[in-house]
Amino acid sequence: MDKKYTIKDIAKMAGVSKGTVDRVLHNRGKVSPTALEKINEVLNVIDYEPNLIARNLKSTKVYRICVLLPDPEIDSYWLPCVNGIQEAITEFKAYSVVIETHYFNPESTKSFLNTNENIIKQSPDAVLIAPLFHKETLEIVKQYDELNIMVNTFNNQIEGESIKSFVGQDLYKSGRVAASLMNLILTDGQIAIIHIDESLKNAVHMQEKEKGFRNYFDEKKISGFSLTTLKLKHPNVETKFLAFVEENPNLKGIFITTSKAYQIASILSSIKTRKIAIIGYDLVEKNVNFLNQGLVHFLIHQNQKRQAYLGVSTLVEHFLFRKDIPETILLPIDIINVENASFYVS
Amino acid sequence: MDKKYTIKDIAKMAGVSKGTVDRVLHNRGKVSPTALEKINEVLNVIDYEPNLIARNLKSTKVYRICVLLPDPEIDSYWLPCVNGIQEAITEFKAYSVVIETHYFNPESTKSFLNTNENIIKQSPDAVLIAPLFHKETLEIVKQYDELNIMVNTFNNQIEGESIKSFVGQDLYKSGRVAASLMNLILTDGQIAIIHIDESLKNAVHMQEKEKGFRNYFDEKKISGFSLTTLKLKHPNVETKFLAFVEENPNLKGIFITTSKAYQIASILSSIKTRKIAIIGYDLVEKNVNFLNQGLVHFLIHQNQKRQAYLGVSTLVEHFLFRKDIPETILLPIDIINVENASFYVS
DNA sequence: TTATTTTGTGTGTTCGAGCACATTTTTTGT
DNA sequence: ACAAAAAATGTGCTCGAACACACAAAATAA
Repeated sequence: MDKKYTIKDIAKMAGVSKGTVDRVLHNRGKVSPTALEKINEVLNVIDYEPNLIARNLKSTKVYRICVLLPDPEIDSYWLPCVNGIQEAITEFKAYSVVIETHYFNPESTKSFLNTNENIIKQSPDAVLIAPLFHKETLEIVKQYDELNIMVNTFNNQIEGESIKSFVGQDLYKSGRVAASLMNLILTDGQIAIIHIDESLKNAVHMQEKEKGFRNYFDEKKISGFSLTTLKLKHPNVETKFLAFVEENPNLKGIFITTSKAYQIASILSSIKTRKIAIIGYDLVEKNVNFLNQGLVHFLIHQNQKRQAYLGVSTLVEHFLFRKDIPETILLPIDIINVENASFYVS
Repeated sequence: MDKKYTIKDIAKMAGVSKGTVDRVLHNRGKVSPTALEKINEVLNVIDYEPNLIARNLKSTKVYRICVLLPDPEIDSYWLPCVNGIQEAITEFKAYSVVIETHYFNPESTKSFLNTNENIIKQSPDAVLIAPLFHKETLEIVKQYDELNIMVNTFNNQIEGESIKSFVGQDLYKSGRVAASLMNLILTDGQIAIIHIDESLKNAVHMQEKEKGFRNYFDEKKISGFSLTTLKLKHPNVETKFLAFVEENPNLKGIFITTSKAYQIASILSSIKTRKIAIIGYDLVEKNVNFLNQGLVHFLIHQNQKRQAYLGVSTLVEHFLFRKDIPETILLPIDIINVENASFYVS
């Protein structure tokens, strides 16, 4: 039978007191060889699993976890993360965990560093960081390491041996997925890879996607396509893009590496004469609207909500239930079109 | 501050004993209006959340949950479910829950009923059923209702007011998703909708998918396509299918409504002269192999593992944490091609 | 041999909710 | 007015792990 054994059971079986069993289990010394052997004998026979409930009941320690991400009011890309964090808060509200969210300005490394200082003042047990700035992240992680504060990262992967865990997506592969879909929609023609981002802070982010996208076409040796990269920045997006479309009459497809596909779709909707396929990222409302209108063909779902949720929950479960924190959690690259979109928006 | 209040705290604040507070919280009567008001006043001010850990520690009741599904040795479609159930067992092994799996022969209604009898003998607190047989399911659910045993269903949706909760996918919509992908691969020609199933027990299942698939083409008024339905049964699959391909030179695409796409792909791989697109269901190993070879274009992921996991975990969380059981959980219809498949196979 | 560490072992309390039971207060009946 | 019943309230124990502390049994020193 799958009876649950308690420390008391073990003590009785070994003919010692529960205190001695406890000392053996946590090897905090002061146990005679005789007692040790007797207890180990019992432990070898039965399958002891400590009751996590009782363990957590006793400990009065309140674990504090801080999440650091860009202010969703500045970049709405991060809005789903807030929901994911909220979900984790709700799930663990019954336990002695406090989860705090801190925002920084994604345009400012200074804001990033300042917010980190504030977090350190809270002396949390762990932090979950969206590491937008490479160099600054490595610096700050070193600080956390020295203070013995556990660090988890999400959204974009930062190289560095001090970074021990990450939740996110394989961006290179997501570029390849986009390419495979584009190759299905089109048979030939010019394809533009467009990076739209006011702050080019997540350049690596977008480059990885482009690499994957280009690599797919290179590897397959598919002829008939020509790929062009286009970088658009805030005030001139429309004028520059319209000029580009004008200059390239053979443009048949567009791959947008950020969540701003709706900007391009909106501009294109005014040019009824051209039929251009669009593939973008993220199920933000405006993107889904254009998906429903048929102007955007596919969206790749980055599932930020789940990223944030998993980032927090792995930390919480580490403290509460002593679970290991996985080195990398790669979320699937969800392919979204107008038919299945409704199941992903939450 | 976000201090966690205990019953004792409330008692002190309201000037009563913890017993009285307990009676108010669980409204088990015998409380004077005066005390009730005092306690409610306190409860309105503070935000009391009972400590689930302490609650579960006390209760010695062991909840028993039985899962009923077809024997995966007979139909390997169900293998991922076993993993999903195993995942739930691991997650909840620290709690006083026992999760038992029972198999039935999917070809035999008698086996289905017999296994249910066995489950009833175990007098579980809840069951999760894969309700393959419509009529028999309704009967058995009535029995469970009378015995006050909670019932949850997964995989295929059964109509009936006694069925209170379901975890699965919208099959009609998944047919539409398949159609939209087919419409992307092909521009015209004949498309076959193939049902392969030794036992035609899940006919409704497959019909829903076909309906969705056909509806997509009907609704869009796309000309140039002709749809044909083909039913193939075990010993004659190859001969009948080959004859069909022979007779229909314009056949360009095949939609297989079961997880047996690999059977068709395998037969087609011998006919090198014909280029026919295949869309099927489920990430079984053989299907993924043909996906990698480029013979299968898309697979729709039904995510049986997660279906089973969620089916069990909602029940467990209902008992342990008093969470509500959602009426229907519709999992997203994941679109899989060769580029993103690796992220979904577990 | 007796005093004094050192080492080993057992006992008892804590955590918070839940519930049985004891005790007090109020109400009802005569 | 007083007993008896009913209602209201408080007390105390339980669950299992963790750990402090008390105590006992050897080991060493004087």
